[in-house]
Formats: sequence, structure tokens, C-alpha cells
Amino acid sequence: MRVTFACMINDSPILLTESTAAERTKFRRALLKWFDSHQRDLPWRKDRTPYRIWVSEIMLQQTQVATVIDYFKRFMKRFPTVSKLAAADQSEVLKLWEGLGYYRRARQLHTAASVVVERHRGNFPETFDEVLALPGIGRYTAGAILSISLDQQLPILEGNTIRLFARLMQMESDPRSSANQKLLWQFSESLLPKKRAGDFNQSLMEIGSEICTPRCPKCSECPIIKFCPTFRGGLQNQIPAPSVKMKYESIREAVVLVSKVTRGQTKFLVRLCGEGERWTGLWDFPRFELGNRRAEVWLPEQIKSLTGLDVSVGSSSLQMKHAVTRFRITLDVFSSEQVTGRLKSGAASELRWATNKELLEMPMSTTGRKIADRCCI
DNA sequence: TTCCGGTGCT
DNA sequence: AGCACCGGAA
Repeated sequence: MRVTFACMINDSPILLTESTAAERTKFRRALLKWFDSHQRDLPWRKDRTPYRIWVSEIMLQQTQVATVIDYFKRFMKRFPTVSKLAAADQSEVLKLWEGLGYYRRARQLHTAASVVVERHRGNFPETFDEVLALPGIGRYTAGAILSISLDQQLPILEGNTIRLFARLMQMESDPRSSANQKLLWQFSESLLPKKRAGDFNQSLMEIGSEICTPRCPKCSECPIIKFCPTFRGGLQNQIPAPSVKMKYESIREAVVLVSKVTRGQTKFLVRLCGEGERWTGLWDFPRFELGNRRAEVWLPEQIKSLTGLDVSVGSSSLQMKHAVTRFRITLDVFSSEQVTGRLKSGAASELRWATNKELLEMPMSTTGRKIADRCCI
């Protein structure tokens, strides 16, 4: 049997970094055509107002699409407009964000909503500089919002497109270096079509996340395979250059679960995390970095100075492991016994007693929520 | 157990 | 330039 691969023999490889205008047109068309038939049905793609795209982009920062979908739906149902968001209490915004992580995003989103109301009369701004000036919005997010919602011809560069571009450019050095970041932004800008810039940018990101994956990229499904020198060279595992390994630090933390019973109601002591600490604006049980100290002695001292209460702690009733950035945290939960004294007034941090039911309404971190679920029944 | 990922502060 | 911020997925 004779098989000819005429098309492959005749197709000369195209390097986008040295391409003609006609070749870039082919590239854009291939991407947009793929997007027309392969784009996922996502809730923020239904009604592409700047506000909805903004909320989706903030949620999608550092967070996968599958995780965001339900949060986005709940958020838009409760806050259908920027004015409704601005009018809400921060704690309610954080409650809708509970479990998504990076809670500063929610606080900045809420702050920015007020800025939009006051500075822009409730209309989300439509120039790059005005959008960029809002808290929580950097170069990527400003470009994404304005290209996706208004088709403004603005480039984007984020995790998925960095990887895709590094492969399309056959960039062998670290794409995270500032020199390479500059090249990648230029590359992103050089590819943009005049029309449908938003679909084009989304297509790049979707191919980056669904096809041009870090490991085992699905090159056979890639609509722009013929523009990819990394595929031709079989260098998918070398490009992008692997980053330097993260070095982790192990730390020990302890939660003290302080409870009291009044009129048959069990209440638990919680505190509001303040500015400059993890989980700002969220509620947490009293939590301490234990280090190598002895829990039975040190934790009651800490509780005394924090709250004025005298407690004793027994042995840990629950151990959890979790990670926050570079820290590997082993968290022990100690239930306090023999609680005496009154909560001191004018404490440095905001403290209160909360019933099981009240805990449900308070925004908490994922570990805080697990402790509440497991221990505050 | 390791990897992944935007913004903003220092 | 380096680091903190979070949770989920590989």
C-alpha cells in the first residue's frame, strides 16, 4: 500500500516569531475556528458584560475552572450588579468566597466595586488605565476583561498562555525571567487579531489549559500544531523549562477549641483575623504557631493573654495537615477543659462566642470550616 | 508529595 | 527580584 503525505512534505514549517502577516492570519483563523466548535459552555460566557467577566476573571486567578463554576453562579445570583456588590457587607462577600482561597481577591473585588460606584457612577470603566487602576486588577486581568467583554485589542499573558507561547516560540530558557516575560507579552501582542480579540485570547487560554498541558500535552488534538516548533522537535518535556523546585518549610500549629455552655447552648470562641495576617476578614478559632513548645503549658498562657480566660488543654483530639504557600502545616486541635473567667473587654483582636448555627454563617478558611464541621456538632 | 497559578508589597 | 497568599489536582 502506498500512502503519500504530500501535504506534510509541502508544508514548510512556520515559526511565528519570524512569520509573515499572511501566516499570522492563518494562525488566527485556525484558533478562532477551533474556538467556535470547541469552546466550553461556561456560565460567564453567556452574558459577557464587563462586570460578569471581571468577577469570573478574579475567581479564575489561581483557581481552576471546575472549581469556579458554582461559586460564580452563586455570586452572580446574589450580586447581579456592581452596585449590589458594593452595597454588601464584606463578611457576606467573604462568605460567598469561602473555600475558594486567596481571600484578598474577594476583599479587593468588594473594594473595587465601591470604587466603580463612586468614581465611575456604577459603570464598570472601559479604558485600560482605569481598569488597571482598580484594586486586584493587574495587566493580565485588565486585558482579559476588556478583550473578552468589549473585544478591545489587548494582549493577555497568564499561566496557560505562558506555557503555550513558550512552546510556540521554542523558548528554551526560563519563561518566568523578566526578560522572557517581556518577550512573551510582545509575542502575545503581535498575534492579536483586530476583530474578535476576546475570542482569540480565550482560545489561547483554553488550548493552553486543555491541550497544551504541562505534562503529556494532547498535541494530536491541537489546532495549531503546524505552528509549533516544540512539537516538531519533540521538546514538549523540555519546554517550558522546569522551575526551580519549591522548598517547603514544616511548621506546627495548634487550634484551641474553647467552649462554654449557657442555657443549654454550647458556644465556641472565635476571633476575626485582622489586617496583615492570613485569612484577613475571616473568622477562625484561636490558632497559634506551636513550634516545639509544649502545648499543655504554652497554649493556656496564650489563651489567657489573648482572651483573659483560664483554660486547661488535654491532648490533641484531631490532627490535620494542610499547606499554605510554602508552608506544610501540621495542625493539632486541642479542646479546652475547665474554662473559667470572663472574656476580657477591649481585647486586641475581635473575639466572640458563637453557636454552632452562628458558625455556619461566618466566613471561615477551609481548615477552620473543617474544624467547625468535625468538632462543633 | 509535588505542582500549579495573578497581584501587590517590600 | 523575592515573597505571601490558598486550595485542589496530578
